[in-house]
Amino acid sequence: MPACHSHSLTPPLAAWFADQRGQPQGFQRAAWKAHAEGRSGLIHAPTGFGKTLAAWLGPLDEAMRDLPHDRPAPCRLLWITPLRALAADTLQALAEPIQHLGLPWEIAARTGDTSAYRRAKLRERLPFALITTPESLSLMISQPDFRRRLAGLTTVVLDEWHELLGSKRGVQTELALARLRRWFPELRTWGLSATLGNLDQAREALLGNRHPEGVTLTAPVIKPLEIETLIPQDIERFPWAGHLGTRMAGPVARRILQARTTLLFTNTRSQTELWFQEILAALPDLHGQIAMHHGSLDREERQRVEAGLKDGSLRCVVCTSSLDLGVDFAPVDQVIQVGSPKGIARLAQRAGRSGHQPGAKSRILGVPTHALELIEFAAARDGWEAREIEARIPLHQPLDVLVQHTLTCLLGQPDDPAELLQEFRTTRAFRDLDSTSWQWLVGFITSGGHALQAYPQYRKAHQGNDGLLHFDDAAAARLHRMNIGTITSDPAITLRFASGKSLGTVEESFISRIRPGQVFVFAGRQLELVRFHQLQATVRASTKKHRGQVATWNGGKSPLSNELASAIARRLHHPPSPAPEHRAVQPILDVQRRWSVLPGRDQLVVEFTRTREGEHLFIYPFAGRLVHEGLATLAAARLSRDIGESVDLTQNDYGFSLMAVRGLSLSEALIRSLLSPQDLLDDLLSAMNSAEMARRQFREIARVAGLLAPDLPGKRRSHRDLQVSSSLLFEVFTRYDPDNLLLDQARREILERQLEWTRLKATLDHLAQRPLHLIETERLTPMAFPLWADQLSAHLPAGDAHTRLEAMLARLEQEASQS
DNA sequence: GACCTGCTGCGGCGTG
Repeated sequence: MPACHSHSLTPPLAAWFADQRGQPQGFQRAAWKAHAEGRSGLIHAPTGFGKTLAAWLGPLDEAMRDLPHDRPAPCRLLWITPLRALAADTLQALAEPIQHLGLPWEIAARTGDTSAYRRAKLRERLPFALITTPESLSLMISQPDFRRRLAGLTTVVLDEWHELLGSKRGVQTELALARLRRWFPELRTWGLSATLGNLDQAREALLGNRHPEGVTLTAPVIKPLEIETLIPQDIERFPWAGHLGTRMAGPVARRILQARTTLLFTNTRSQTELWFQEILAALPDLHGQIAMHHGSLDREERQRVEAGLKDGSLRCVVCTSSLDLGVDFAPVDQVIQVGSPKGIARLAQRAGRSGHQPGAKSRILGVPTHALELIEFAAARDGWEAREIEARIPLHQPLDVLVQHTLTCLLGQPDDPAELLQEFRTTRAFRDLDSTSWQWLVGFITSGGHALQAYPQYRKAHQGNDGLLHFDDAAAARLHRMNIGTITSDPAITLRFASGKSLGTVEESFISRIRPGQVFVFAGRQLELVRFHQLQATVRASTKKHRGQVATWNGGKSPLSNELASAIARRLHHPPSPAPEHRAVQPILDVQRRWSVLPGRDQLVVEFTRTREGEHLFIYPFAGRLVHEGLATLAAARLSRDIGESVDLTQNDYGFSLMAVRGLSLSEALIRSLLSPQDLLDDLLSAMNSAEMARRQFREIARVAGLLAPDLPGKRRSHRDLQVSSSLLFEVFTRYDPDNLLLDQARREILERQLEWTRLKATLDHLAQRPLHLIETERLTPMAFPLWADQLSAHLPAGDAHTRLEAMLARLEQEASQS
C-alpha cells in the first residue's frame, strides 16, 4: 500500500476500529491522513461502505491527541445532514467510539425537533460534535454569539452531499460553509456522496474557491447491483399504455411472501395508496404487517412505519421516494420498483436500500406497468454497467437565496458590504457575482428597491455611520428567522377525525371534488368526508362496501433522465447484450417494426396515422417528458399558425404527438419547419404563456427572499388579507421596478426548470442533424398507442375514454397476434 | 391557478 500507511490512528481508536470493522479500507486511511494534513475533500462510496467513519475518525483522532480526555471538549465538529430523521442515527454512530473509549465528550443534535430546553442549553455551550440540518445551521448563524461558541471548530462534514447539490438548499449550504471558512480559515470540509455523474462539480460546490486544494477519495469497491425484472406471463395481452400496473399485483405478492421484509417503491403517492390496497387484498394474512409511507401522511404515522421497518415487525412497506433516504433499514432484504425507474442513479439508490452490509449485493426487482417499460429496466442495467450515472448540476446565482442569507448573516453580526461580497464570491454559486448585482442587492435590502421604498417593512437592513450593514429590528428579525429555508410548498388541507387526530394532507383541488358523504381512499383507509370548511376537512372511517376514489396529488413530474433515455434508445437498436426483458418484449417490438419502424437515436421517426378523431403525427425524440412538452407546444403553435386549425398535443417520456381534425401531412419540409431551432426562444415563450409561468415561479422566489409574510405557525390562512400576495409584488415590480433582478431570476428559473431549456435546445439542434424517417401507418403502433390514449383521456369524460380504450386495446391485441 | 397520474426535503410557535 502506498502513502496511506503513514497515518495511523491513536492506539485506542485503532483498537476499537479493528474490533468493530477489522482492517480499515484504503479510502478511510486516506481520509484520516488527508484530514491530519489539513486538507478537505469529497468522499465517495456506496451506502454501507464506511463513509461515516472515514469522515468521523479523522477529527476524533486529532482531538484525542490534543484535547484532555477527562473533561468535556469544546465544539470541534459540525455534521450537516439533509434529513432530520438521519440526525438520530448519526448521533448513535458518532457516539459509539466515544462511549467505548469512555470519553466525556458530548455529541448532540440540533434540528427543528430539538426541544426549547435543549436549544437553550446549546445556546450556552456547544457540544464536541453537533449534528444539524442546513436550515438549523442558518438559524444558528443568525444568532449573535454563534461564532464565539464555535471557537475551536476544526471540521465540518456534509452528509449526503449529492442530495443537497442541485437545489437551493445546496446553495444555502454553500453560503453557510463560506461563512464558517471565513471565520475559521483552517476549517476542513468533508463531503460524503453517493454515486454521481459529476463528482468534480460536487467538490467545487463543497469547497468553493478552496476546490483546487481538495481531494476526492473513492472507495475502490463497486457495489454489485442486480436488476431483475418481473416478466408478465402473457406479453401479448400486456398493456401497451398505462402506469399503475396493478395486474402484476399477484406475482408481486408472491415475491413478498418469499422475502422477510420488502420495500415496494412506486412513482406517485396515489399509486402507493392503490398498491397498498392491492397487496393487502392479495395477502390478507399479512394484515397489520403491511404499511405505506409517503410525503402526505401524518408524520407520526410515518415515524411509526419507519420504526416498524427498523425492528422488523413489518413485512412490506409500499412507499414513494420518501424512503429513498433516511433511517438505516438493515432488515430490508428485498426492494421492488413498480413502474418506470426514471433514472439510473435513482434505481441504484433504491436498490441500495437492501444489502446494506459491505460485500452484500444490492438487488432490485423491476415491475413493468406497460410493455415498453420492460426495455427501461434492461436499459437501466446497461446504463449502470456502462457507469452512465446522472449528474446533479449545482445552481448558479439564485439571488433569492443570497438575499435571505445576507440578512441571516447581518442578524448574527453587522458587516462590511465589501467583505460580505468577497465572502460570497468564495462559493461556487456566486463566484462570478458582479458588483452591480451586489449593489442592487444591498440597495434592495436597505431600501426595498425602486418600487417598495415607501414601505418600511421591506427595509430590513440599514447602513450605519460605521459603514457596516446592520439588521437590528427585533420584530423583523423574528419574522426573518421564521422564514429561513428554501423549501416552499403550497398550503395543504389537513384531514382529521372528529377526535382531532390528523391523518395527513391532501390538496384542495382533490378534496373539493369530494362531496360530504362521499367515500375516498387515503392513508390506506376508506374515509367518508363529513365536512370541508375553512381549509379543514373532517372525515370518518367508512364501512361502505364500494371503494371510493383514491386520493391524487399534483406533484412534481420527474422526467426520464437523459442517460436512461439514451440507454433505452440504444437498446432498441443496438442492444449491448441480450436481456430477458428484451426477449420478452420482442413480440411487441416486432409489431412496431412491421407496422412502422423502431425509433432510436440515429434517426428521427415520425409516424402519420388517421383515426376517427382526426390526423395524428407521432414523433419520438427520446428526450424526456419535459422537453417533449416544450417541443410539442412549440410545434403545435407553429402548426396551427400554418394550417389555421387548432392542434391538440400530448407527450410522454419517449415522444409527443400532434393531432388536428385535418391539415396534417407527412412532408419533410413541414416537420423540419415545426422543429426548426430558428426563433426558438421567442416562439417558445409566446407559445407557453411564459408570463403566467413566471408569475407563478416568482412566488417561490418572493418567499425565499423574505418578501412575503411567513405563514405564522398555528394561524390559518384567514390572515391572508394581511399578506401581500406574490402576484401583487410581481405586478408592482414589473411596472415600477422592471430591472429588479428577482424578476430576471424568475424568468431564468422558468427556462431551466419548467422548459429544461438547455436540454431542449440541445435536442432540437441534434434533431436538425438527424435524418427523418417518415412513415404513414394504417394503425396506431405500440409506440403511438400510449400517446393516443393520453390524448383521448384528456378530451373525453373519464368513463367514456376508459371504455373506448378497452375496446381499442382488445382490437389491437387481436390484430397484433394475428398479423 | 391549473392539473386531471405525477416526488422529496426544513423551519418558525403555540395549541388542539
